[in-house]
Amino acid sequence: MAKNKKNKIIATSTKLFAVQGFDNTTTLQIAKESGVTEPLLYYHFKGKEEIFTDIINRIFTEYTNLIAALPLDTANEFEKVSNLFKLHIAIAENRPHDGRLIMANCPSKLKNDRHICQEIIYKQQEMVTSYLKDCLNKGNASGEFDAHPVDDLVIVILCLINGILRKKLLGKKESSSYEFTAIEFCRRALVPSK
Amino acid sequence: MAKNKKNKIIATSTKLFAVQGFDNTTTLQIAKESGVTEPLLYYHFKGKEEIFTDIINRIFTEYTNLIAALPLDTANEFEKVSNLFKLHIAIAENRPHDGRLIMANCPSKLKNDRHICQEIIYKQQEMVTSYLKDCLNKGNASGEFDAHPVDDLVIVILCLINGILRKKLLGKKESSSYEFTAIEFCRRALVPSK
Amino acid sequence: MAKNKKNKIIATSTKLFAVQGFDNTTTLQIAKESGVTEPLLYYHFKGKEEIFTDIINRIFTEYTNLIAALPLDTANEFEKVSNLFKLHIAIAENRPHDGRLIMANCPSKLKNDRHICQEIIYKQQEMVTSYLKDCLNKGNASGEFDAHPVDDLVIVILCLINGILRKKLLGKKESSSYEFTAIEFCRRALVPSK
Amino acid sequence: MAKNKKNKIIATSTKLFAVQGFDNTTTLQIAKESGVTEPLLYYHFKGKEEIFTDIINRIFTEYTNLIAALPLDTANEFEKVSNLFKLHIAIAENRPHDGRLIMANCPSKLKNDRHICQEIIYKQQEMVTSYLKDCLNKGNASGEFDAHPVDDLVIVILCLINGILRKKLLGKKESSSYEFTAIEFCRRALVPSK
DNA sequence: TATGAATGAGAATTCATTCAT
DNA sequence: AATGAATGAATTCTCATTCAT
Repeated sequence: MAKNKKNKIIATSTKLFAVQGFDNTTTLQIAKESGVTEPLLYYHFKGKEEIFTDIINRIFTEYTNLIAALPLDTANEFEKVSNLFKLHIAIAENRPHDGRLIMANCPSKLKNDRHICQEIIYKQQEMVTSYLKDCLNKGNASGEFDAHPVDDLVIVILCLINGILRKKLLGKKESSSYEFTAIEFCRRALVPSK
Repeated sequence: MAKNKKNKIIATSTKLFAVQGFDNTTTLQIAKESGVTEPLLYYHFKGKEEIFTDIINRIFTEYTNLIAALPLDTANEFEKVSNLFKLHIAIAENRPHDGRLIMANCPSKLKNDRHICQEIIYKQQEMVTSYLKDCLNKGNASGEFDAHPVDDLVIVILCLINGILRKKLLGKKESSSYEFTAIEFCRRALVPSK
Repeated sequence: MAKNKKNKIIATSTKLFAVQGFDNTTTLQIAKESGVTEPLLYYHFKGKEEIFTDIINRIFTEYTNLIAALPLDTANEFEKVSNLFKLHIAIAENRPHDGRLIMANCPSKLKNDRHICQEIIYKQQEMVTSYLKDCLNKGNASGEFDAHPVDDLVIVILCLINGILRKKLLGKKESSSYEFTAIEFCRRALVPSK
Repeated sequence: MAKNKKNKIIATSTKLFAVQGFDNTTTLQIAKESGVTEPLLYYHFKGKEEIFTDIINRIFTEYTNLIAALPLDTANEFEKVSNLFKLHIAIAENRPHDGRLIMANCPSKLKNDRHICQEIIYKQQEMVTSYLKDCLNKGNASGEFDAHPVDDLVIVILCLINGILRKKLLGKKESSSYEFTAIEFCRRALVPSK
């Protein structure tokens, strides 16, 4: 019973923060949609901000785990790039609220003071960046890629993934084969044609 | 004198909305930073929302003009694609606040009721999409591109531009040669190597 | 074990009420500093108010006992006055929290309805007043004092004791020989010089 | 009209803080009894605490002025002591709310951080102490008093004034000739009989 | 005895907006 | 064109207290 309600609060808040943003979501709304009273929010969390921080922490932990679980023994390096795209596409489809919160920047209210939120986002970016960099370097070395300059290309590819993710999350639902076109787009840019 | 104050209000609001978001900006803050009193805001505008709508209108009018002014008589079609990238890079550098507001989605408060804000964003997307589609089609026809499927690729390229723009606007200022790497990335994906 | 916890609650509450006041002390604070949970407070007491009333009762019972235990067979009447001073000085030194609660008036919340708190304070004042009045009367009769008008002087002396007690309890700790100067001050005012 | 409402707020708050204490007075109560709405409190003051601080400031300024205005060219030194008593008696009778706030200590909530409230009380005590010390010293020098030790006696007299003031303010209204008995009490303790 | 979970009532404060001038 | 004063409606959060176990 107990865990139930706390989990309900987290689920509701995740949805509301994702859809409406932090500033535009009220504690009363969270409480009502969770089927509890406001003070219970304050029994389980220190305040609205802590609810948010908790959620962000959970999401990024899960996200980090997903990245870490990507297979390293692929047939070729591009498959790793492709997997990174697919991972984000899957997030958009299976956990759109989490996805929106990954996309969104920290609410500006929380931006100061090296807020945990900022730190987490930074670390996660480091992680993905290093994953991709390693992969491009290996591909270059083996002749699979002709990817120069590596550092810039990493940024470009991440920007593309980011753009696709946003499109899926915020745009209207479309037929959506473009995600796979994006992967091909990428392949053609990286892999030299014979 | 009068116009002066109204313009100051608009400039201040643009900055604040861009930096803090709509929800997190108060009318008092706008008034104080504009050097006027709150009731004056209501003399010039119907309310906070109208200030926002006015700004969005102005920004998208300017944006539309910029798109419309792109040269149509380029040496080849890819130059048009390249120009579209450069246009957005220039916005990020010269008018970052406007850029942020172009990027940001409507504050969720304003999302209902077919708010003007939504309409404007929709129209602008149509415009850029059609510009790019036309360009890809022509490139395909002339053999300059090998771009298929066109509709999806248009989306992909716009996602990339979008991603780059966000990076420039929201990320830390970096050495930033990646923007041009993005253009090359795109060229390699579109133009078949001989 | 049980008594232990109840006593801990009482001790903690006494300290907190004395230092912070009734209104500014929360039941959660009492519980935490007592090392128990809030519902236990309600197991042992009917509510916050009853904790307070219990404490006041205990303090005034002890106080009353102290007054009643003052020796009646002194060498002279002034010694009794002096003893009354010393008693209060001792309370301030040995049981400052109790002292503060004796000094403080009932929290205004509890002032209505002929709250027990008011009654107790009233009775205790009667007691001290009558002790002192008796003593002055006897001193006057024997020629030891030249104390007129007795009723007013009783009030004056009690005001002085009260003032001294407050000073000791609320002021910064000072060298504090003034308490004995106060007794001498009183002697000179009461006992005619030959 | 404007000043009117602000003054009403101040007057109401003074009364409520004096009668009920800071903690036990709500902003809603202040607003209602002032005939205004709560937000107006926040238009005129930064918050509940600032209302309190403002009042304390005003009261102590007035109090300080009264002390400073005491005549220095009296027939003898005891008249100065007597005047100090009378001044406080007058405050208790004419401005009981102010008197209560002078008596009361800072609400414990405001006790930290060298709150202005603490500073003010400290300064005012310095002032009265030095007034009285000077007066006792002069009286000793001229042979009018036989007051030793001066520093302690100053404290004792202030404690007596304090005690009398509290009695008048907090006790039930009594016939009250005891205030003048207090002055005589003091004279007999200070002035040696021939 | 003892507690984790829960709540009704209310507290201080903020905000977009309006009114009278 | 401009403002000082004022407010209705919310918002975040706290508190004493109770319930189920």
